[in-house]
Amino acid sequence: MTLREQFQLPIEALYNTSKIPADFHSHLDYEIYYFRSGKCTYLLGDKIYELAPGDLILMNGMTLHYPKVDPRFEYCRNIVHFSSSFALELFRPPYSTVGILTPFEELRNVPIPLEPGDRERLEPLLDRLCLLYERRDSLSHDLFLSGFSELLLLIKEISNKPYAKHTFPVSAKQANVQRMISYVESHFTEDITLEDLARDLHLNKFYMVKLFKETTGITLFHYLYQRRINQAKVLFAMDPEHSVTAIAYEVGFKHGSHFSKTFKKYTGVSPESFRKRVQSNN
DNA sequence: CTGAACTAGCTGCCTAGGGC
DNA sequence: GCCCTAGGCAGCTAGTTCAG
Repeated sequence: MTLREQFQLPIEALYNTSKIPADFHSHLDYEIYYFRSGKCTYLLGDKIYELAPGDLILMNGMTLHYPKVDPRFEYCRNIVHFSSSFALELFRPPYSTVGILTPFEELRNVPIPLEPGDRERLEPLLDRLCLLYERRDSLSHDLFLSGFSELLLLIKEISNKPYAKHTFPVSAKQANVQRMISYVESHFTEDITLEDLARDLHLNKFYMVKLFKETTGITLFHYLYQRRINQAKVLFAMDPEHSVTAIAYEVGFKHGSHFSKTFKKYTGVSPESFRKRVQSNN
C-alpha cells in the first residue's frame, strides 16, 4: 500500500516502475516528468521531442502525451502526478503568494533541459519523494508533503530562469511528423483520409505512414482516434449532461456504435460509464 | 523517397437487447 | 420510445513489404 492509498493523497510519485504507458494517454492530474537516462522520443500534444537526460517536462495531463522508449537502453525517469486543486490548497493565499501552478500553464508542452546545478538539486529531492511515497507511516506522509511543496517551489524557481525558455530543434523528418499531427489537430473532427492528408501536406502517402509509425511507434489513425477520444473526455468533463451520441458526432465519429466500440477499446470503459463517473464527481 | 501488390483489420451499417 | 451498447458481417482502406 502506498501513501496515496493509505492517506488518499491526490499525489503519485513514481520512479522506474513498469507502468510505462503503452500508448498515447491523458489524465486529469498535472504531471511533472523528469527524464534521467535511456533513449526516449516524447510526443506531447502536437510536438515531438528527442529527450536528453536532465530534461524536465511540466504538463497539464489533458494534453495527449506518450514517451516512445527505445528498449535497447535502460529507461529511467521520475513522474509526479498531482491534482491541481490540492497543490493550490497547499499554497493558499495569504500565506503563499507565488502562483505555484503558473509554470505548468506558461511552459507546458516544452521540455526544459536543466542546467547541472538545478539537476543536482532536483534529483535528490525526487529520489526522497519516491522513497517516502512507498512508506505508510504518518511521519513519512508529512515529510512527503513537505518534499512535494519544496519540489513545486524549486520548479517555480527554475521556470523563472531565462534558460527555461529554451526552444528545441527538430529534424526534417520530425518536422514532417509534426505537420501531420498539426493537420490531425486542426481536422480531427472532420472526415480524414490518408489521401487527403498526403495531398494537403504534399507528401507521398506510403512514405507518410511509414515515417509516422517510425517516429511515433503508432499509426496515424491510431493517433487520430486517441485525439478524438481525448476530446470526447474533455467534452464529457465540461458537460456531463451531453448525450453520448451528440459527443460522438462532435468529435468526428459518424456512428454512435462505432464511437462506443472505439471509446471502450481505448479507455477500458464505455462512454456511458465514463459520463456517469464524471457526473458523480461533479 | 516512390509506388505496386497484398492483406489484416477497421469502418460503416444493421440489428437486438437492456436500461431508463 | 429513446438512448446506448454490443455483436455480426461485407467491403474497403490503412499499413506493410519489397523493388526500384
